[in-house]
Amino acid sequence: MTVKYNPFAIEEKWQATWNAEDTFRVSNTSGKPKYYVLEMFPYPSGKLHMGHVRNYTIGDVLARAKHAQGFDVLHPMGWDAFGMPAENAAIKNKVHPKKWTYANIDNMRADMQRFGLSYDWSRELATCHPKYYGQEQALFIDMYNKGLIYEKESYVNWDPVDQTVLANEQVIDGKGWRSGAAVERRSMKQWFLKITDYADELLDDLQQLTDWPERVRLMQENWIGKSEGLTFKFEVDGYAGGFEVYTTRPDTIMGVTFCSVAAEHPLATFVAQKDAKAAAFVKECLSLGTALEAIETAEKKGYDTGLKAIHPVTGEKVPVYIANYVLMGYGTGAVMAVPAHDERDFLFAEKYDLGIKTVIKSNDAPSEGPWTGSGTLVNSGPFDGLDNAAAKTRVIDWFENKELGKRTLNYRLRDWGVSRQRYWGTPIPFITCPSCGTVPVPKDQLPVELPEDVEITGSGNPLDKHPTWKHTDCPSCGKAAERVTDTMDTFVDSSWYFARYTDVNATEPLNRQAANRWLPVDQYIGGIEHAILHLLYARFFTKVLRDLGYVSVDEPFKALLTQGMVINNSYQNAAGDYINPVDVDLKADGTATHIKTGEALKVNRMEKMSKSKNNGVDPSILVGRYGADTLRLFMMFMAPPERDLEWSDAAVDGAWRFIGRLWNLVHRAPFDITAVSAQSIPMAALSGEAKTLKRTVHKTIRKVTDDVSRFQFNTMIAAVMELSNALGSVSEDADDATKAVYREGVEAAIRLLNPVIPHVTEELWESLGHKDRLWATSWPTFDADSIVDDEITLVVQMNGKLKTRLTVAADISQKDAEKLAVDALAEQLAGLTVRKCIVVPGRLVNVVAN
RNA sequence: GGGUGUGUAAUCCAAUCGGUAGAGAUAGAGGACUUAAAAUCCUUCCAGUGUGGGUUCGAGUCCCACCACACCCA
Repeated sequence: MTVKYNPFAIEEKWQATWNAEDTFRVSNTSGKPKYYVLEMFPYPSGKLHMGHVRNYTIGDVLARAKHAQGFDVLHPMGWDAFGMPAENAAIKNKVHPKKWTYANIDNMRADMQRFGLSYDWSRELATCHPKYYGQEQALFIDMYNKGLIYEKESYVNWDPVDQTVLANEQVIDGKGWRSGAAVERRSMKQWFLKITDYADELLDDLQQLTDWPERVRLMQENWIGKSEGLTFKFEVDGYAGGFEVYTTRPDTIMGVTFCSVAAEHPLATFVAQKDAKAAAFVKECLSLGTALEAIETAEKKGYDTGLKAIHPVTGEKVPVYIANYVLMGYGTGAVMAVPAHDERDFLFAEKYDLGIKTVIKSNDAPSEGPWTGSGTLVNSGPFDGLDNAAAKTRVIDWFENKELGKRTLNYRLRDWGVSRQRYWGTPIPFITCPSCGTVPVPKDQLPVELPEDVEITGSGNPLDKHPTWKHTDCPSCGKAAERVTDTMDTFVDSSWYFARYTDVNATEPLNRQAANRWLPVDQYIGGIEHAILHLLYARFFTKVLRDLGYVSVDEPFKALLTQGMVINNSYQNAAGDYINPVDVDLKADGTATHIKTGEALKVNRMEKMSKSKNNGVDPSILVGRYGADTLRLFMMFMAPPERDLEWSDAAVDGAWRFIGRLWNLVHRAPFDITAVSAQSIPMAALSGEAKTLKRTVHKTIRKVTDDVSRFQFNTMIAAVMELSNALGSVSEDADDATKAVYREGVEAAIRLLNPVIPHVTEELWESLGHKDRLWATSWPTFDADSIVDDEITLVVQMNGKLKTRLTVAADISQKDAEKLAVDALAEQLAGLTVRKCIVVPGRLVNVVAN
């Protein structure tokens, strides 16, 4: 038997078999315990990249291992298929978003299938399919009926040339990405989801998520940003009604030297009506767009309105500015400014030469600049001498007693604006009627389907421009009415897909029975970049689904694994062009040349594989060269899942070589392995080489089982490599017992690695003469008898320093161990007094002497 | 500026409860096989754990400070 390892034939054979035998289909009814493994579904960009492969391989190893361990495993895959790239492709290449998207899905599905991923493809879903988004619309109406959805005027980036709303990432340097026209902030009616109703629960339930990375929970906590503060009013001379402010630093109230309002604030509008300069400044602020990043990095600017606000405690009059850094959407759109104790206020005050009044004194405070730390109140009239933490409460109490203000819980989290003025998304299922107002589309008329005959030009809203689509009749009065032409944020689509997998054909949003059988997801796996928005929205939707009676769980994802990035060097030629790693010859000394031209290349540091750096390695090229198993093994072996993975061609070769060695353990065994009995021989009947080998086999099973449960796939593979090295030293003249243990060991290695390299292990299993499928066999177990050592190495230390090692019986008593150690150190202990001996059973003796 | 994480051999990584610093791999060196090379196999080399303190019989592991890098927030 000297068949050569040919991954391509083997992988094709088993993928076809799994397909034909419908191996990975899982039913919704079974007596076995359930386990739901989910990898974040991809946007169908058309090509699988290395990051995807890593993500899906981690999930697949887990899914296959859990299946072997006796679980009914739900392991689905689908497509986050709505979104801008399809429309951009339509503009650029005149291809319909639907056609483009489905072609991409077909490509990527084929790519995935070449990796042998154990998905139940009967549960595949695409968010752009009416079967999916129709149910999303039904859910949307449910939420509306529960009072969780409302319409509100809100600001958007408006491109005046293309007459279209732009996403923040489409605004480049304040200009539209396509037209180049200066973008304006414009108010429009938008749809919002009341996620803030769930802010407290979203915050509190983070406590339950003990199997989530701490940093993700922290990020969510900060994002929700719950704070306690004070809301109060400034009266203004010559402006009726004054304005409200919210502050988290009521302790600095006496340090207020001016106030600032947002450009959209009514006070700003009021001033701008009579003051042309103010109007111009407001316009300038609005031209910043809505991107937070742009607002925060822009130079802080203000305009003195000439109005004076009256300090509620001192009665002092302070100037009121319109400022570009105050946001209408946060708090009340107006802030009190305390330059002595706030970074931004300080810069602003310096620029416009405004007063700075220190009210908190600390020994640590620097002599220059604002002090934002803790300290004692000074110059604060009735509050002087208080510690600033205590002062917060006292100031709030003071305001409440005088009925001048109130204690307010504030959240950084805002309601979720879901309106998008574009084509390729889920249509918001509402109708606007001149007499009835906004009315939901009756559920029996769902889905509200996207029209196919649209022209995507990048100008205007395609649904709004469509000649007939929006014209319909009002479901309540029957008169002519118009459909809402907004579509939903694609984050809505990905906020409940994990629940839909449990029954993709349900005629309601969810099949309650199926959803409750499978949810929550036991292990969710994806990139850290979704740590905030996607995961928060999915948690929000789960709570809403619960309150609508669809599911009974509070949280969607029991455990979360955030995998690291796949990183690689990038290479540049003298002209500065990035050269793809496939065209680079990287030498052992770290220098690189272009394979075709021989030109020397600059080697840049390791960073995330990306289009812009052209440092991505195309997985399909690698599969074509080595097969899927090698690539899977490499990815699992090179780094633990949560760490970044450095690409290395040499290490891919190493993975290939190991599979070759494993192959040879069967096909070039020192004797005919198929002639050896597969019967396991008890430890007591073994001696010498066979006994030692059997111990290694069973210790490996124990270690691998433990490593898999900890997601330590790299050390799990190392353990099997160690076993394989041990098996490799068995010679052809071994006795029968050793031969039998050899076979036992080879089978263990194959079975333990099956989740990682499923094709080749299934093939080897068959080569060994097994008629069943390795997929259908259960996970190997170790027997306790077989891992007991006869002898151990006892480390002897003197005063904590290693002196010698002794080989002793494994069951040596503490007393005997101590005695042996002291005897072994006799020479060195001469003239010293032994103070004490510390014995760690089975490991070491430390003799303390002086 | 704040928070989180990482830092161990030439390189990627192990060391699970504070107890022998090395499991595994890559690269290098030497050898076997070969006319030769590739492939394969065997042997071998390589660190006191970012820096400085502390706790302890004993610290890669715990504590404090600092440095570098990464990510998140501002």
